[in-house]
Amino acid sequence: MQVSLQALKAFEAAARRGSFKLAAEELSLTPTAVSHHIKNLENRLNVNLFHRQTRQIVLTETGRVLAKATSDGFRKIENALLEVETAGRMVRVTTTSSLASMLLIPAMQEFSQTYPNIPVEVTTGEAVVNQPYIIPIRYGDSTVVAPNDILSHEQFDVFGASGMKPPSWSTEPIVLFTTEWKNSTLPAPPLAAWLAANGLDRANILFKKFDQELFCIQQAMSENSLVFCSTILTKRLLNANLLQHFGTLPMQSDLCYYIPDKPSFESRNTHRFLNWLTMLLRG
Amino acid sequence: MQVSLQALKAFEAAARRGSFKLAAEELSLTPTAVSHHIKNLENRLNVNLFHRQTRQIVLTETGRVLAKATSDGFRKIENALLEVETAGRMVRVTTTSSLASMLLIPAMQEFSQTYPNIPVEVTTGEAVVNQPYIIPIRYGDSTVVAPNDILSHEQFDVFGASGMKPPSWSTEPIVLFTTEWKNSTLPAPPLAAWLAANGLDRANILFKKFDQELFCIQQAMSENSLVFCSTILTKRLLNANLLQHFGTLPMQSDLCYYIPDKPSFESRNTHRFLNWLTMLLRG
DNA sequence: CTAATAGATGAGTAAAAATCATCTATAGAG
DNA sequence: CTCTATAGATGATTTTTACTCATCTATTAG
Repeated sequence: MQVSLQALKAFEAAARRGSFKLAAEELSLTPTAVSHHIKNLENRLNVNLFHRQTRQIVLTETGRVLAKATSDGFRKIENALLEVETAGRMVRVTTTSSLASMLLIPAMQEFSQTYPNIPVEVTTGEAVVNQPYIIPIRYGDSTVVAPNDILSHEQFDVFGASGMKPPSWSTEPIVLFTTEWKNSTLPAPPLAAWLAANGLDRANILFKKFDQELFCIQQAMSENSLVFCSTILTKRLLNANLLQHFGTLPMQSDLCYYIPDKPSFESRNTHRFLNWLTMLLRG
Repeated sequence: MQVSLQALKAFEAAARRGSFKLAAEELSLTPTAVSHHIKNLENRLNVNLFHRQTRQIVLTETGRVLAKATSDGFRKIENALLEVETAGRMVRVTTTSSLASMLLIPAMQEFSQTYPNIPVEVTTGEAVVNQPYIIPIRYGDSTVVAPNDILSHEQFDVFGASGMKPPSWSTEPIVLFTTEWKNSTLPAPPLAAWLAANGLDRANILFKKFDQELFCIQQAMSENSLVFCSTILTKRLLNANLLQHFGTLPMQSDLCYYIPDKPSFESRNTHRFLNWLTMLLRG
């Protein structure tokens, strides 16, 4: 079919607006351009698409048929373009409340300084999961997740509220906050391995549990006690001297942050974000 | 959206064919042009649409979304274009078997000589009625039909087989074929009015009836007798000396040929055909 | 009767799309 | 393991298309 798509676009607008002038405005063209386009179209198709009345145009039957199809067709294409364009422009990410509040949201201003033109939307909670183009950063079992999907493997260690004196692991009873996931398929934090690696006994440790690391950390800070949690979450609090580390050995875990079907996120801004995020989690 | 429709067309073809080369062939372009288009598109949308592997391209997730929408959208538009284009190129007409066989089909070669590039399809019978873009030439009541839809008002008269001697209306019994429509809403041929206008008496006329004028004419010719029918149908037979006229006065009827919603047929070839047809019926 | 408006038309210009020549990477043939 | 053929990428150039400007027409509103 040797008809120009631009001409069809002009026709579609003119049909919809009922005026070459308005169509021209909509398309940022002169009415002359629209007039030419529609004349070409009519000559190519050998059919009149509009009845020309003075200062107004009225679709012919045939014009109406074509207008319906072009309107529907272009709308379909434009909706997809809008979707893809939004996906290409914005980065939308959802993750656990712990990662979001302890690391991602606080670090976002650094990302925005590097890429001021990439809008990022961070959400937590289940509601947004599986919406298209939203990047889910999940916390999971690295032995189960596809290697390409993994952002970082997590280490665990013990941290204490700032100002508390180093714990005497053997002499007095110690309170330690640890996490017990609601989701039982998730590997447990490597507490036993960490104790063994640091030559410690669980005998005089009082364990207190929450189902989110975030709460453990917050509680330890407010009760001036200790927390066993993944090292990445404490990074900023350590830097800010709101938490301290007592020289214990960190323990590698089976837990990791990952993005399901990570290679399927194709937007360039998403790539930039994920590169930055990987550095953030690993570095 | 500042993306070129041509680029989308190229993308659509490339996505569908899975190759820039094949897309280029399909669009009568060079692969270079397709490559440029898709690069532009990807840059504008800020998203990769294809994974480039050696000598082959694979749609990304996002590419797949866009490919679906563009394919559907362009297909919709192209189907309508094809329909409109066919309607603009061909003239398709359906009418009564009498008009078709006695006048329209025999006259078609004259039309085709004048307009050798306009293909015309003439059909009769109910099957094709109301298909889109088929022009129905109907025979109906001129007092009911919209004036703009009327092609010609019909006169009726008596004609005889060639070679028969002029009838002696009063002395001997005469056989006259007349039409009695199956469709009772149609005005009857103005037989009584014609008899009155010609000062004749129906007493010694033997009326034989068919439901189509075509059969009346054929029967009169084969039985060497008379037929009372619309004048337009006999025009060609008179010219060919296969029928003769005995100087009787024609009688105007309420019957007319018309096209329902005639102004809605907008194709230029249809206009040419209808102008010609109107001359044919009236002249 | 005049001014203003929507559109039509033809000529000239600007912008886009297409090509050409040249490269790259690699799969398959020998 | 080289050599050739192939799909695509890239940059410069040309061709084609789309757009605008100036001018015109036919009406309608004032």
